[in-house]
Amino acid sequence: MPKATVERLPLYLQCLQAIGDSETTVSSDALANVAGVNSANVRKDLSYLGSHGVRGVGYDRLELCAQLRRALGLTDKWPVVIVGVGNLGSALANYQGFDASGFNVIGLYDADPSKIGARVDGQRIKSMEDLELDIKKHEVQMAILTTPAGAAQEVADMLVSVGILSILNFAPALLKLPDTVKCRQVDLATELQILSYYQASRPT
Amino acid sequence: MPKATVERLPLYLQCLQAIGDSETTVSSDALANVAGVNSANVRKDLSYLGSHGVRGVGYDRLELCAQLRRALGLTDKWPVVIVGVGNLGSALANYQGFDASGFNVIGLYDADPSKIGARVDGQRIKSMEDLELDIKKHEVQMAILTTPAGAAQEVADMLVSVGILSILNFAPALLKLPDTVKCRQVDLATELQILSYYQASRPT
DNA sequence: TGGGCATCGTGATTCGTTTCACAAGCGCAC
DNA sequence: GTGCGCTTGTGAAACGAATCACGATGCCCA
Repeated sequence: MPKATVERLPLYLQCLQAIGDSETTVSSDALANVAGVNSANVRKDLSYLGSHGVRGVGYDRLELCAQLRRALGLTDKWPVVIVGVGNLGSALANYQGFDASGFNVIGLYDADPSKIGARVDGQRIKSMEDLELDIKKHEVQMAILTTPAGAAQEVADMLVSVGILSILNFAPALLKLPDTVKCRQVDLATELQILSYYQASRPT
Repeated sequence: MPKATVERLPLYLQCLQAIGDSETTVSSDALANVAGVNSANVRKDLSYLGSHGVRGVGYDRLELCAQLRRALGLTDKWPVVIVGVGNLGSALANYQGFDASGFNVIGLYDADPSKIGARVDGQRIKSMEDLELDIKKHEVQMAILTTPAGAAQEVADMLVSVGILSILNFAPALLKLPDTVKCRQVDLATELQILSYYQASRPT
């Protein structure tokens, strides 16, 4: 499946949920409008799912949701860990959408001894030693990294060494990882700078 | 300038800062290695800056930084507002990198009266009325949206109506905006779901 | 039961981006 | 000075993705 398609599937899922119960069926055109893409593009994307829409009618909303979830590997909940419970880590820990999205935060971890034991959204912050043990015990494969930039590489190395295979990195640092590990980078400064470019190059 | 190039410029800037003072000059190859892209790609990207590297030597590190900043429109600091001071908004308000990246948070705003007046990272949380006034007064063009999903569209409409032209949206909601307004979406669930796809489709 | 309408699925085309490959240019050493 | 090694800048080729265009197909209603 093309990379570009994979990156749109979550969008479709979100759009379908936004459309809600009112419609039992959705056309590629309707979905395209909500998602802001071309309808042929939607159809091509969905065709990778082996999805069978009905000509003249569209796609069954619920079935399409199910197919998207299946394609994205969201049939079971993925256990994830959050490493680094600063402001951002706390914010993510409080995020209520994990469950609905197919994930389950099994623990929060921090290197700072003074934070350990504190509670965030009902979960007790645990130590880095616990992190290693928990990852192995629960066979966790996905981690969210919200440490300071300086600590990110070191923590990432440790995560990889105990079996983590996917990292969502919020630390403003470029991680050097083995290419068996998939990483996605979310960077506030980068996003703002991209906006800045378009802002600056507006025809005034 | 190609979209793909624009989205890499901040990355180069970050890499150059990571390389630090040790080197006065950088080759496209060195930069490519750190950034994780092809060196021909780096050269082509930089050629859009009208940059003049020196054959046999490379690019002057500081000059290249300056050129990148100029191209990205980071010569002056952009004033930005943060709207919605929940966990995520607070986290962003505490982010120390704004200054270095070329931005200046001029205010934090929330619709919840009980939050108004509280301080986050030294800034007083202000009301939505103040938000409108401040945007007009300081001619703010960029906003960071960290409200709950339900309020995002309404707030965005207001922002647009008072002159905001770029929105960085962290709310898990798809904004309907006039196409004069540039928006970038950052969505935790989406990112995790993309990772989930690759995780699920690994050859076990 | 048949005709018309709506919509899908997909080959062909276009577009944008990445990569390759190499000539041109600069600097250093001898 | 002259030659050699390194690195840029860029045309050409390869690749991947978006869009177009249309045949195929199912549904609804007369």
